[in-house]
Parts: sequence; C-alpha cells; structure tokens
Amino acid sequence: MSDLKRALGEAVQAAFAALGAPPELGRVTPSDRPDLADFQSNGALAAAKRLGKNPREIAAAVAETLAGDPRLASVEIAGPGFINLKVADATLSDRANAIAADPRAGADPVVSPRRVIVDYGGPNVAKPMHVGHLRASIIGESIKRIYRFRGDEVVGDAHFGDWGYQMGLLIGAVMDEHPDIAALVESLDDEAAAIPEAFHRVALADLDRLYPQAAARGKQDPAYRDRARKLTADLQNHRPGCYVLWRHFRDVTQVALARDFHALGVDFDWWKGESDADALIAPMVAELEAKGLLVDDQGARIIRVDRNGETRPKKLADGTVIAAPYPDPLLVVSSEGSAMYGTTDLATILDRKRVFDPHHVIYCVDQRQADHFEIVFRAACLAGYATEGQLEHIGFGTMNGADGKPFKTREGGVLKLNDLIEMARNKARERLHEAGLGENLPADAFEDIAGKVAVAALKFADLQNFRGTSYVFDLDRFTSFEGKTGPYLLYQAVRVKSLLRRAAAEGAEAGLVTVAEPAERDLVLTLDAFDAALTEAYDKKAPNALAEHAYRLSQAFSRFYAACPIMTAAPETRASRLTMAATALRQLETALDLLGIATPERM
RNA sequence: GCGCCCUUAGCUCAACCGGAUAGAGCACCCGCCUUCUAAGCGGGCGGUUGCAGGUUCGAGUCCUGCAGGGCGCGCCA
Repeated sequence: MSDLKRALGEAVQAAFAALGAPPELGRVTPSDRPDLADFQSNGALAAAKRLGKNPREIAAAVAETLAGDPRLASVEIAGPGFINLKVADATLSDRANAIAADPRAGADPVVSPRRVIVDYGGPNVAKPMHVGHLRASIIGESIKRIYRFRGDEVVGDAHFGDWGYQMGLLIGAVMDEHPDIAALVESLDDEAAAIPEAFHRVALADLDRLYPQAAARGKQDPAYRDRARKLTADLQNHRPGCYVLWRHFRDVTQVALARDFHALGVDFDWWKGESDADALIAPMVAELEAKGLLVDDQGARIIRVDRNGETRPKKLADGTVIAAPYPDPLLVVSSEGSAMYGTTDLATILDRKRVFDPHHVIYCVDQRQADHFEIVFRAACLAGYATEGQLEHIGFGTMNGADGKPFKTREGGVLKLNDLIEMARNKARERLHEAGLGENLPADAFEDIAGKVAVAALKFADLQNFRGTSYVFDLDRFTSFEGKTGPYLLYQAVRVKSLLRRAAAEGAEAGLVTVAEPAERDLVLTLDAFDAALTEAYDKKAPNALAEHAYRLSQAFSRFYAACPIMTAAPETRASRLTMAATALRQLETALDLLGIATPERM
C-alpha cells in the first residue's frame, strides 16, 4: 500500500523523466498552502536550473501530462513554477477505505528488515534513577518500538551498570552493617552457590540508604575508599563471597528497576550488564595485542584512533599546549592493569556481534558522551568488531530547569525519577478530580487512568521536542493538561472510544467512506500522512516527527468531530463517519503506542 | 587552548534533500455547550529566525566571521 504523497510523486516523477529532467526532482510534498492545494511539487524550479529552461514552461508541461490523471481534481501552476495538486474526493475516499482496511493503519513496513539493537536507559545498581534517565528511557523506548513496528528484528538492551566502584562500596557497607554477612563473604567458596538466606535480609531500600553514605565516606576517607576499591577488584576477580553478594544486589535491583520502568511503559528485552562483557575482556585484550593495535602510553595500553596522524593543539593540565592526536585514543588497560569504561563498551560490541550479529546498533545516550562513542566506534572498526556506520550514537540534550540549567530539586539535589513520576501522578489525580472525571469509577480503575495520564504527559512533553536539543523541564507546564499535551491526545482517543461504544449500543454500523465535507478531507489527508511521519521518525531516529503527526491527527479529528455530527447523520453518512472515526482512533493509538504511550478506555 | 551543539513570537518548542504568506501550544482578547466527553472547537493579537557578510532566481536551512549560552577533552562511569 502506498500513500498519496508517494503515489502522486511517482506520476510527477514520470512526467519529469519524460521531459528529460532528473525524475527525483518530481518529489511531491504536502502543500504549504492548504488554501490552494493538497500537494505540491517544487521540482520545476530545480529542473529549470539544470536544463536551462523557464521553470513555468517545465511546470506547464508537467501539468499537461498530469491533467488526465483521474485521481486529481485539479493541477495548477503558481508563482515561479510551483505545481499545485488537488486530489479528487473519490481518491480520498478510496485512500480512507484502504487505511481503514489496513491492520497497519496506513504505514508500510521496511523492504529489507534488519537486526537492530537499541541500547538505552542505562540504569545502575544502587544509584537511584534520576531525571537524566527519563529522556534516555523515553526516547530509546520509542525508537525501539518504531523500528520494531517497521519490521526490523529489534532488541532493547538496558545496558545495566552493574560492575563498577559502586559495587565495592556497597559490599563493604553491607559487611560493616551485618557481621554475619561479612563472615559469609569471607567463607563462601563457590561463586555459583545459591544466595544464602542471610543475604536476603538486605533489601533494595537498604542499598538505596547505604550507597549515598558509602559514596560520601569514600570521598573523605582514603582508607575506606581503598577498601572499596579492593572489594571492587575482588568482585571483578570473582572472589566467591563478593560475587554471590553482588548477584543478590543485582537481582533485587533489577526486579525493582524493571517494575519502575514497566510503570513508565518501558520494557527491555535484555538486561545485559557491564558484568556480562567482563569475561570477554581478557581474551579481547590479548587479541588486540596480537593484532598490534595496543600501544604503550604512560604505562597504559591504548588504541590510537586518529586517522592519518591528524593532530590538534591540546592544552595540558599544567598549561602547556602540545600537538596531540585527534581524536583522543581509547584507553583499554589502565596503568594499574584494569579495564576502563571504553574497554567494557568495546567488549560489549564484541559480545553483541557474537550473540546477535546486528546490522545496526543504536546507542541512545546523553549527547555529552558523543566524543567517547566516536572513539569507541573507531576502535571497534579498527579491531574488526564493527564496520563503518554500523554503530550509531543517538545523542539527546539535557532536561533543564526554568533557569536554563540542568534540572535540580528545590534543595539543589538530583530529582529521583520515582519522585518525579509520583509528582506527575498527583497532578493527574488532581486534574481528573477538578474536571469531575472518573469519579464514579472504582479506585483501581481511577488509578490506572491517573497513571496513564501522568505517563502520557511526561512522555509527550519530551517527545514533541527534537531529541538533540535540550529543553526546559517546567513542572507546571509538564503537568498542564491543555493544548499540545499528552492528555489532550488521550482525551481525543477516549472521545472516539466513547462514541464507538455508543454506536455499538445503538446498533449503528460502520460502512464505506465517502469524503464530502472539508473537515473530512482534512482528516483523510492527515491519515494519509502517517507513513511519511513514521518514515521520517525512523530515518532520523526522531520520534518528534511521529509525535507531531499524532498531534495533528488529534486536531484533525477534533475539528471533524466538531463539524460533522455522526450519530444524528443520515445512515450512509453515519456509516462513513463511523469508519473515519474508528480509523482515526486506530492510527492515533498506533502512533501513541509507538511513542510508548498507552490509551485508557475512558477518562 | 581545541572540538561539538545551541540562539526562531512575551514563554516553551516545530519547520519534510534551500521554495509561496516561518508554524503550533501556553499567555492575552472575542465567540461557541437544550446535539455524539467544552481537558474541546472557531476567530484575533503576537516575528528584521542573535549580529554582519557571502552563495543562489530564492536562505531559519548552505558558507565565512563575530557575539551570547551549553557540553566535552585517557587512568570515574
């Protein structure tokens, strides 16, 4: 199935080709002037430049070719050579009926599905999730869903941070608090042993309480820090007691995190952690040595990733400026012999290649990591673990406070993600009560609606912005339910559901669409634009294109709803409009689902 | 010092390989509930797209310079 934009584009391109102009110039886009046309092609202007002819003459020749096309109501030339196309109502009716019958709501799958990994979220053991995790989760989840919907085989990986210094801190802190656990840590001799009963006394709340204390003490107390480092090394060397205790930490954290993510409509296929890459590191380093990629630098082993010996001036800590290779090299083994951040990332690339062999890996991580990923990706290509362009970092900006600086709580601390979500939920409950909605529903149904409204508010507020730019996180605006917001979209969907329930109760049947009213034309033209929006979101990894479409669809429906009575219309008109309403609902719910937003049945 | 990103209406953000009159929401003003959920719909107000040049028939978009803001720059992750 092809949308009108593409179908008409093919006709216009053929007309261009017949004139000896490059056919790709015949690209058709939705009209910038809806008062004049439905679609337009600007190609005559570019073709005129290439062929050395008058653009209006070219446009006239194309228009003449198109004039007989039964799908078009009119073809006109405007301005310096714009070709304006108006589609016949019958064509719109056909297209509406096709979308109504399409289980994919009018969007085409990709021609050649690929295996894709989306790496996003990036939660850590013990470190509570904060607002920064929100964007990574929201954007990554949407990209994962968009890719999967288009037909790719997609894996979403949380890339769990479970192997760092914070684990040593926690192991030490728990041993200090529980002498019996400390004794077990000393005595265990099998890293695969069942987790002892005593360990289960340590709950997630304990980790949340102990980690900030331990981290603070580690900063002030060198002896404490050294012990935590040693315990980290013990863990990474698979000392059984440490390892089993760590497994417990990891288990309780993952269960809790998965639950929190699920409440946000975020679900991972893999919870692969940094620990999973760990076993590959030693052989990988040996292989990199064998390939001659590792060179010594101040006692560390690095991979140089600069090309053609490119250098940039670089200011050192002591103020001197030297000509340094650019980009910086990848530090693989520290001077103390330990693996670094980038080492783990490189091993993860290798791991994924072995178990999934992806065509494409999308890293949905803060824009600030851009340089790091560039270095890791270059190293992976040099090592033969990836090919040029296979690994892609999709950066996003930060969420800032009203002052334009990274968001903080009133006290100046980092806002925990759960607190943020609860704030949004409270606001949703408040607003539902104010509007007198859902009050006759059971408490759990009301809570379900409040949760969905809160998630929709948070996600749509984020996803309507292009991911690359930072945006202001203004709680009042976030939780405002008017205008271009998630709750507005839910409200439109719920209105249709209510309407369809009523139609079903009254035995009103949906039927063939016949487009007549302006509001109906607009609605169908908007429905037709879904595939283009989805394709753009997919190609640019930019869910905001889809969010924009969902909003436009809601607006188009709302105008249609206001202008075109349904239940009181004559039977054939009513049947046609019921189909349009049901189709709009299905496409809207599809788009919302791809944004990671669930729709309630009523509100 | 070097690199990357950003600057569009009072505020928050869009803008499909450069195209017609730069669009939405909020705020403000005016209309619309005895008809399907008014968290809605219609209308109005609001712009020298940071500044200065350049390329082009045409620039928010491409190039150069400048100003302002953010971020990053091996032994944390």
